[in-house]
Amino acid sequence: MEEKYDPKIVEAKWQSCWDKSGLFKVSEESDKKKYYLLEMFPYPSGKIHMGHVRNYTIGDVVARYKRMQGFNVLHPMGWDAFGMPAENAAISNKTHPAIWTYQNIDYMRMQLKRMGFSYDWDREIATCRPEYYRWEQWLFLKMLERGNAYRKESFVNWCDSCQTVLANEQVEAGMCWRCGKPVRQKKLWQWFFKITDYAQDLLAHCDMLPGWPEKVTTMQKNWIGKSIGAQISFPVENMDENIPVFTTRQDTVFGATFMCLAPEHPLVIRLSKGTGEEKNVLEFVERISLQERSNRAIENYEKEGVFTGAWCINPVNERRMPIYTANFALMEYGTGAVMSVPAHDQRDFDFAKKYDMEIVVVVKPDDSDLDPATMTEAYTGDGIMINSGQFNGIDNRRALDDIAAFLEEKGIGKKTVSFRLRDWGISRQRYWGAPIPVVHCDICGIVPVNEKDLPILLPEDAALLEGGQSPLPLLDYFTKTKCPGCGREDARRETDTMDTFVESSWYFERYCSPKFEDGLFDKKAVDYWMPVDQYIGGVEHAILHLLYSRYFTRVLKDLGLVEYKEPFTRLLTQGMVCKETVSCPEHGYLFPEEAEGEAEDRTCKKCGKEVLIGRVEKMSKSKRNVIDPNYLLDKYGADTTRLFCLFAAPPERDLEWNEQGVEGGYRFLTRVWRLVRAHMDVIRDAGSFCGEPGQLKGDLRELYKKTHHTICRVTNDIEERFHFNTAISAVMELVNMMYGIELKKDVKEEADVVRFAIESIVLLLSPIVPHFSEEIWGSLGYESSVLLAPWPVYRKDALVKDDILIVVQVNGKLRSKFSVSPDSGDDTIKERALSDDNVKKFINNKQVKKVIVVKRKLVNIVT
RNA sequence: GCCUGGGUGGCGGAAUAGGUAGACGCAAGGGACUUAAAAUCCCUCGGUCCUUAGUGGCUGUGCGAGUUCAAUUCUCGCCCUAGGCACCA
Repeated sequence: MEEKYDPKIVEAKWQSCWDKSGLFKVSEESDKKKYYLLEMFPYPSGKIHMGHVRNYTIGDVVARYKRMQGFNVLHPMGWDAFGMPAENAAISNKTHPAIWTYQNIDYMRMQLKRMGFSYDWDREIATCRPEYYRWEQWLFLKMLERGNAYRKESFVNWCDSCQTVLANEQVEAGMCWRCGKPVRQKKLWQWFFKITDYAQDLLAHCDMLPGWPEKVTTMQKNWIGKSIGAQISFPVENMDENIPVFTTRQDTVFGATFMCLAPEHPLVIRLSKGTGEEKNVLEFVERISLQERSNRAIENYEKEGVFTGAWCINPVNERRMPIYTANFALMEYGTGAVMSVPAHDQRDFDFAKKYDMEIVVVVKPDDSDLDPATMTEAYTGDGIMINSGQFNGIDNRRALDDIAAFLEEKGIGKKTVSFRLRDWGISRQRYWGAPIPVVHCDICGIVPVNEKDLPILLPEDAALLEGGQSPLPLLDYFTKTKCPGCGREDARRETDTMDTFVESSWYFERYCSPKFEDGLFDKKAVDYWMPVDQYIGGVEHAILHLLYSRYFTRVLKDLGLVEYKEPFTRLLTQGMVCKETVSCPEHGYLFPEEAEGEAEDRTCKKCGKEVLIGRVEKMSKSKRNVIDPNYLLDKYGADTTRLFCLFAAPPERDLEWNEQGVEGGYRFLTRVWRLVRAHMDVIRDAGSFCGEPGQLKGDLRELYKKTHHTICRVTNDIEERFHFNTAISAVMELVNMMYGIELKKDVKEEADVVRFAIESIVLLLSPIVPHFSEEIWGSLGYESSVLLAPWPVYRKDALVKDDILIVVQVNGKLRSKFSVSPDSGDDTIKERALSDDNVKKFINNKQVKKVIVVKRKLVNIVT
């Protein structure tokens, strides 16, 4: 142990030592209980950012802690390596996506190693490798076979000028990000996974995930969006056609006065044919389809529609209802048709007023009447039904089921459940993704590739095209193939690739047997490790990634490949890493190091102008409010970086980055370092004390008890709630106490007690600052890693206080305190409280009405 | 608009089966050491009041009510803020 703590030397030494000894490798062959700890794997974008540092630090602490607790811990890491940024980088720097990706992976792996994370690197996976995606393609074939995957026509964002499909994030306020021209909706045949088949099950199990934050399950529930209602058929006048609608308010069906169809509804054009409205309707549909997405971004989207010229009949009262097509009706939800009840729905009310349509009240409040002529807004509350035939006088809520039954009986409708969740569109008209393993044949249609022909390799030598469109359709050697069905030579391979969320929906299973060559995974390994005991990641994945993974797990279970339904037993969503933004009136956003000065008085290094300090926001490249982890590693080292990430805030909360806080963390480590060195001569050959506290006296006894108390606090803080900030505080308190104690060197147990305290500090800190702890552990004479040492255990008898502090209140206000021995009876404590001078002053000879004694804590005297 | 979190010193944050509000750290101020500085160590640190400077009084956890001997903690109503969803029929 050197005189001065030098993180550079210490960290390099232990990282190479861990690497050589293979300390972090694990296998299923173990007598210990398994624990699978997983952090969300990163996209290899170039270098790691503070969000990764925080996420992986939290995970590493838990992994190391669980190992010391005696678990066989699986803690893997890999790369979510397919995706668009690789293509963009390829276009702008003329490097191939594969080269760019693998270079990034190498660099980021090196960075993660510098952080000292305890990954079993033998299990590393990169989803862009054929060994990985071939099994994804295999699974796709199974899903196709089972009807989990299907093809349908659907809309994509399309830029006419770039001639390319755009992802949602490439559409900025309705315009193409590259050329700024308007984006329109284009219909393409695309692949989907039928996640809606599992909507009910996914929803129901949201309430069976006690280890998940309620916030996340709530978000998932809302996303799935179950509505219970009814489907009702409205016959079209003079036509052999029925329009089904979905409604949650079948109690208001007698008040439906018009109908609205989505502009994309297949009946719209047909209905308007020959009515004189046809031209109007065509124009409207065309205009809305162009506007669609761009206007969605704009608030207060104006509701509008046009009359189709056709009418339908309300099946419960034979009312003639005009059929409109309206921009607010969504083809993707329900049936794409809405029965409009203007009296009881605000949107329908506004629409009826705008187009002068009839309003019929069918639910009235208990204590007043409604007059359509004077209503200024829809009445959406509950009440008594009127104008509703045989249902008049019934409470509307209670009528819901009766009306559904009535509709069913009459053959015009039935009770139905509708979900907001839509099927998962997995087609991407992109290059850098896993090819979808099917072939198009003029004779056979869509034909799945033979299993033995997998993987369908993504050609890695394709040249990227300037506009961003996929080069795959242009590569004859890729697209031209023999039909697996009929053998014709002129079949064409599918050129869509899969959404990258597909890769991340099963990678956690692949980690269990990452090199397995005969299937997705080795079932034995998966049976042993899965499900993931603790998953950790950003809350931004609360819906899609987690929901898709839950869906995939259900598919795998139905395929008989796994035994569980839910992949992640416990979930921790860590908060964002934030920092204030700094902007210069001339140069815009600045990196923190581009401004000089302190706090509010900072100036731009380039032009000397005073800069504007903005609000604290999530670190992002675009706002430039980022701290480069490399800078921290160079200046303070990995341990200090880890310590600060954990100390500044509890994990689920946002963390505001502040360099002075980092200094404080570094100071603490040097403080511990010096403490150990100061005592080294005394404790080098001592044994760790483990006797009863009764054997000790005075300061030494206090220190011994405080050490046990600290072990207790740290263990609970980590085990029960992952509150590392308070765990670190507890150790700091112990360190502070040791600085305050003067050793006399005349008590024989002294060296042993001090050694026990120091060993405990090192063990408790070791998951947090592993290199630092290894170094001290070694200097205490241990030859094996601190990670292999058992987690310290506290003695219950050392937690018992020698005396307890009683606080005395008079009428609820604190007036005095005193210490008593823990075995004092309530009466003695009461006596003592009543005889206290300050207490007497406040009782002031008044009648004492009541004295409340809370055991071992407090006395409250009420006058 | 709807659904979730969250509002505590100058700052990050502690403390909730209701029982000493402000642990721990940062910043700030003072002191010790030093020729000096850095580093280190010690002390003070919510506001306010006092002819008694204390183990002192009053006040204080977004605002306003309520329950209770006692409320940061429970209930009701507001305000602010972050995130999610948003024409979902």
